[in-house]
Amino acid sequence: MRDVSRATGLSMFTVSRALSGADGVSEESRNHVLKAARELGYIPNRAAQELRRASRDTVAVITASTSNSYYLEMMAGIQQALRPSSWTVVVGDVAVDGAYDAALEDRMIKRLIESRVAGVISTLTLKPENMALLSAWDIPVIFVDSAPPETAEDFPSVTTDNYGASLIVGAHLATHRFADWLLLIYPRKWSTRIERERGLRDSAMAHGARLTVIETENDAESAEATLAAHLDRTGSLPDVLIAGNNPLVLGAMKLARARGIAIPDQMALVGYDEFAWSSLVDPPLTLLNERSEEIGREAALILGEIIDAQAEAERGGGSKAPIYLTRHQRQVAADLVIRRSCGCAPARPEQERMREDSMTLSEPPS
Amino acid sequence: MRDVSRATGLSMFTVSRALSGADGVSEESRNHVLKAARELGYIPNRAAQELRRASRDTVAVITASTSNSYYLEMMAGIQQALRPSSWTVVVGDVAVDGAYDAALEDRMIKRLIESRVAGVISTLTLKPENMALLSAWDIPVIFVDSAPPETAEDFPSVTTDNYGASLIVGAHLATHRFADWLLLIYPRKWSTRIERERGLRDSAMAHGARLTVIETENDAESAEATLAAHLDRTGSLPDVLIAGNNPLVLGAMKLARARGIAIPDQMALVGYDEFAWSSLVDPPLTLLNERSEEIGREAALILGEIIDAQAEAERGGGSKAPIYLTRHQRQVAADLVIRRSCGCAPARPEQERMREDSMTLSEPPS
DNA sequence: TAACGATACATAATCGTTTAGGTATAGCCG
DNA sequence: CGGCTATACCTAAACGATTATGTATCGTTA
Repeated sequence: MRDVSRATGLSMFTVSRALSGADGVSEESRNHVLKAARELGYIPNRAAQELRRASRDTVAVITASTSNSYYLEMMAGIQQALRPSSWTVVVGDVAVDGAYDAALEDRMIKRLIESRVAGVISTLTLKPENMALLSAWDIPVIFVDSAPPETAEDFPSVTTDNYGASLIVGAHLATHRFADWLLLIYPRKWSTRIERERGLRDSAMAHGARLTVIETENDAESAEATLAAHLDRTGSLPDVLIAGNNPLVLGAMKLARARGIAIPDQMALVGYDEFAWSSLVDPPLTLLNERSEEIGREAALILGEIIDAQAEAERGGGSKAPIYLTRHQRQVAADLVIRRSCGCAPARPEQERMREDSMTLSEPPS
Repeated sequence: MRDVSRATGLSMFTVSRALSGADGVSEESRNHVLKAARELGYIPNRAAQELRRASRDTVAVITASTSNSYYLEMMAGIQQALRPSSWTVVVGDVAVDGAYDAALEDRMIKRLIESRVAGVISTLTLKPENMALLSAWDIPVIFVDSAPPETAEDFPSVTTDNYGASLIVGAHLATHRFADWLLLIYPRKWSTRIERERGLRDSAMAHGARLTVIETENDAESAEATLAAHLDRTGSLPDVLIAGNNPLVLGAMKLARARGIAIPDQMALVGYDEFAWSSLVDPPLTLLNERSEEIGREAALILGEIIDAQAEAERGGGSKAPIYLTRHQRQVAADLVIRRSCGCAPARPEQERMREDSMTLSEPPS
């Protein structure tokens, strides 16, 4: 910037004002400055800007499952909501080789505080000590598709109503008169596990079915291996396998293919998380569809609101701590997309029709 | 930091040294400082650090196709190579709603220069003016799975040998005695297009087949629509459809499903880019597999090398411009994974076997 | 025409670190 | 004991922007 200042013969003050578009600068000088800046190829140094201004204009997304396709949709929703307001989004992946890594979470949180991010969107329940750190630095956090940790239950979150969703899944299984359900599910670290499992459990109870739950690491290879071991142990197939998310469905399908298990004839399959290829797989998959993009968008909007309120309060001399309201906790509707893998025959040959027939679980709270 | 300094009664100098692990500080003071820092919850301000040090420790990945699954693998490769050396990786997506956006590319490049990133890994050919900008700021760039722009042909790159790969695809098509080939491909903006098309063209010529090329935007919806329009126009099916990448295969499959076109009986299908579900789709897909993870890893290593050499040269008082060597341009082998969609029957029932049978196109240069 | 306010610009402090250059102390050697 | 070196530490100047405060000029108005 000094170069621009020298080139124009104007002070740094004037240059800064001219470039940032603030007033207190004549049109003439501004044009002069802009021209010189362009010719010199001047681009401001962000580190210096950030250091001086208190203004933080970066929000971070923490995730451990970039391989899970719902993540891409969610990011799209977040970007969509944030792009217009010139926020910068950074993604922090706390998985190494596909598996969540606690040490990496710690590193990532430190890193984000170092960067003095304006806010955090987390796709997984963070460790209590990291929540404490973020709170100490007055950095607002919102959870998407995951619950706040127990030590911070009033934190904002946007989730699917996973309990209700599982009830719907269960109700559909009941129409098929399946008696023996097997739930293949990821660890509690991903908090949707709790509600998904509880809903199925209650549902199985209500419909007089038997539910078995087996836990696997959150990736396709582990899922395949875990399921294989389980089937070997029991020596029989359940009526229906419910796979807790996308990678787990993949693992289950691979095993079925490898062992020649016919789906849905020998064992039905229901999964969670819609994805691009789901209708082209053999057989087309019946899935509970989380509206990931909507969840991402909602979360980004709420976070923006909280950050703005925080900035407002601080300007007014108040506390810097973010303020969380009950309306910052939302649940988003989910649809059951019925295809072939549950044993249903398609009503009509085309795929598109079927989505219209899908059931809407609940309306988002107004 | 001032707080830590006050708390310990030591100067900022000593605190800084103690925290960064540099020497010139006694063990006693260091422990004292570390303890105080921990108690006060001190976390350094990155903006200030970056401002003061010249050291840039962030590399950026520019992409326009996060929905393309090869991207995830590539990122995994990059992370793998960079994680140990404490680099920070940021991802810049220059697509809005799935489609490349030129204005966004400009914004992104500005943004990266503002942040004074140490280097750039780009998955697409950048605009010449943006290349000029990056060069002016002495920021090294490496292209992955895409060519440097014509104005900067000596820039480093790691790509698949797409020409040779297409020859292999063509040779396989010839074994099926297909005479009428249709290539569905994305715009030239993604530079792999050129070589993939050229290879198929030469191959068709050599085998006496007829190649038709139709261009579509780089997403599944456009692909489906473009292909539909083409088929309506010609009123007949080609012997084989070659879809230029993953989203295009998806679009093609959807259209085939919607119109009841039997694959491979009525029309064979060959795609590019392996992905998790490819063997479970109906029919299992014959694909040219780019080794995306390897490409990402190679690129990250080369970029690291260039940045280190650059830092070295600068310390030695030399020029700050990055130095590109011929060995910084590499090509990585690709495999043709043969499944059912091309018309082949599987040699054995299992899937895993088949990958072992896949053909290796070429060895990476030593 | 003196007083006042608005405008356009300048000076210099500031953000939170790192680091060049300096000083005080102690140990060692001849 | 004087001189030399090494160690541990300090002071203060950067880094590159923003911005609080100050000042000169000019037009307006009582």
